[in-house]
Amino acid sequence: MLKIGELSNRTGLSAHTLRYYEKHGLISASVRSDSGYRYYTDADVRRVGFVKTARSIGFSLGDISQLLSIRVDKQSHSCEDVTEITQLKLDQVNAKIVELRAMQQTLQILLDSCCGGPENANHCSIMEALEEGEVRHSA
Amino acid sequence: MLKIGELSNRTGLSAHTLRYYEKHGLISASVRSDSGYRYYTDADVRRVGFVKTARSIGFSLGDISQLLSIRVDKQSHSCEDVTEITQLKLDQVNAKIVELRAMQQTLQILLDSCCGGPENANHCSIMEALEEGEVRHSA
DNA sequence: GTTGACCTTAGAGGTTACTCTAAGGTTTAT
DNA sequence: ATAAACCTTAGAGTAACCTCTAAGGTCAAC
Repeated sequence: MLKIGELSNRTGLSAHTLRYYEKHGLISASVRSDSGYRYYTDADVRRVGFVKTARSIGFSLGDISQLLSIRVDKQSHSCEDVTEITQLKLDQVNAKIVELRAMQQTLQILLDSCCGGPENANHCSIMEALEEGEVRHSA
Repeated sequence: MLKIGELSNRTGLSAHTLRYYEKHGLISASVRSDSGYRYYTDADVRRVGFVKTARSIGFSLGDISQLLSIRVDKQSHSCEDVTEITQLKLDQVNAKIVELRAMQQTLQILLDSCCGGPENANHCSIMEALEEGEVRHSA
């Protein structure tokens, strides 16, 4: 059994973060000493690993809550439940990428239009574009 | 001269947001009535337009603060100053896209690996992948 | 038996960009 | 003169995810 600091070293998550996750119902220590110290079992460590992996993929803490409730009772859940969460996240990621690509294109157009030199900005084409609202969002 | 509600109608920004921008030094009404009402001049309206355009491209309020200080004194700033801000933003956007594409790929791999059917999740390959930490981040 | 590392809690702070509320004053039209 | 619509402020709340602090208790080693 590991104390929070040991678990922190092993997982790379700070003790603060581990307590934060506990407060938000993601993970908790199965055992508490009389003095209140958290002691984590192997199962706890695996659960933290699960959270960490899911987090690294980009799942939010809310998503992970859902995944964890599936995890503790796989019998009662289907693959469909799992893919639904995953698909939703993928859709969000795709939507964000589309949005960012629009920004990327606009910024690139602006950069291409400007000399970028030491001339004063009186006739800077970027400033003019912002002024005129003449900005293309080719998403 | 426009009252805040009129400016709000004209720009689509809420009166709340306009006051918020004022509090953060982006825009303000050139005139205040004795009773404290904000009155916006044409120049104010143009400034709001500038902010709105910059915002729509994806510049943060902090970025826009910088752009605005260039705007009020173009003589003292160069095109280089403007492109620097723009390039930095583009770099951030690109970095974010790389990150999101890694998520996208991982999520797609997970989805491809799972049947997504009504079977119970005992042997769900997504759950197993999260469990094992076997997640590839091919950014 | 004390130093020092480690642990506890509640709660505040930070980021970004709003969004809303409460409590009250002002303007405009009828 | 009074109702409706509009304005004011400070400050709290939201979302997401931590990060840190203060004030104090505990544990292991020497």
